[in-house]
Amino acid sequence: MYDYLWKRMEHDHGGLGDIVRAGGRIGPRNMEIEPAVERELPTEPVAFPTRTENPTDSFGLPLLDLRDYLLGQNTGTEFLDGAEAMLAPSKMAMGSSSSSISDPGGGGRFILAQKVLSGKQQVETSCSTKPSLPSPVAMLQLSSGSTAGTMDHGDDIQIWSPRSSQEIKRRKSQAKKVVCVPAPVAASSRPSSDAVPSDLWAWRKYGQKPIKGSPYPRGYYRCSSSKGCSARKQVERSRADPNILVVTYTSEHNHPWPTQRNALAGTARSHPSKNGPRCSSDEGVLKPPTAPKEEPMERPVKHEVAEMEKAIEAAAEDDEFHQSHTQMLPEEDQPDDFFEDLSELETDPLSLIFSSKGFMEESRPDEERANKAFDPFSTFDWAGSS
DNA sequence: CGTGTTTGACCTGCGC
DNA sequence: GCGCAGGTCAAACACG
Repeated sequence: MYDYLWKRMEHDHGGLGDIVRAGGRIGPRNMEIEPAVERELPTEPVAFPTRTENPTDSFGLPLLDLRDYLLGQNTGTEFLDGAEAMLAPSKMAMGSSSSSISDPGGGGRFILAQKVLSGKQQVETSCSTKPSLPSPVAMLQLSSGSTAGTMDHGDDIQIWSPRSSQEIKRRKSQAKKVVCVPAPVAASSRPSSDAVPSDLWAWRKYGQKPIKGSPYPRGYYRCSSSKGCSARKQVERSRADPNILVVTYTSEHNHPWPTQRNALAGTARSHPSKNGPRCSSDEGVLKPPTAPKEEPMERPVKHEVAEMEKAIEAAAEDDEFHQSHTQMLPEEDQPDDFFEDLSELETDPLSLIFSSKGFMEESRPDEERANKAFDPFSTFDWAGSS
């Protein structure tokens, strides 16, 4: 398994930062999509290649296939390349009225909807899952090309190609990947704090703007793993569900997996609110102005990985999970230099894969416990417990 | 010292 | 041309 993961990471390392983890509840079962979805309905559905038809088109998202590999079931990840994904018209009303997306009929499928506002290509995604769905990820990409994809979702989602070459051109200039993840649950030690889910890259916040029509500001981040990297992401809370963060990735990382030690420097802030008198505003990145200040996101470090492993092991009541994860992280195969390897990697991508446990536990009645124990965000303690 | 966040100012694209 | 909104810059400051 490790070899498999590693090969995938080596193969796709340029895009590993695009792995988006999510833990705990993604959203309500039936998500109310905001009204005023204004766009022209496509005329012709485009045949959507299955994963097997286009197995390499994962855009650096090894977890997509990995999850299938682990769970042996259809992935809950929507990954689209060069086209829009939306629920089929029969399942999602388009137009000015609000649409309610419901369980498409079982099978543990992941439900995703997006709306594309006309003109500026603003994309808003919403997502929800069935409670039994183990998938931690919802992803949508808008990028170049007319049709492509690695989605396999039968009738629930169809893809339409851009209507004109102009549209294609416009989209090429603005490749984006829109990901929605559940808002991290703040660590119990800081009940008032909030956190932005981190991925495997180091991000530096360079701006924040209030968004018209949304009570939540949008945070702007750029990759700080490597100088000159043009990768950026925007993080904002979904208007439809404040518990969901909408992360929009733009540009690609032009460097491999971050390995520099200094990538962690300055990240372990325990009390960012102590930032001098300039911090007069309590407006956090993803909170409305009245909300408490947000804690900075933080990348997992050694001891956090260890804590996560403990949490996973302690709560591995699910035999399936236990088998799969003990297979992936056998105790006897973790010598002391295991974390030395981790330090070289800065962040072990595997640890993030394990974090999906939170979703695998999601269907359990003791949801809160599952969230606390396995929620990657709380487990990692993104807000910085160190 | 090198990293991070915060935040006001500035830039840019778009609609009117 | 003007105004608006979104995106970016950069100075100030905090943290380890």
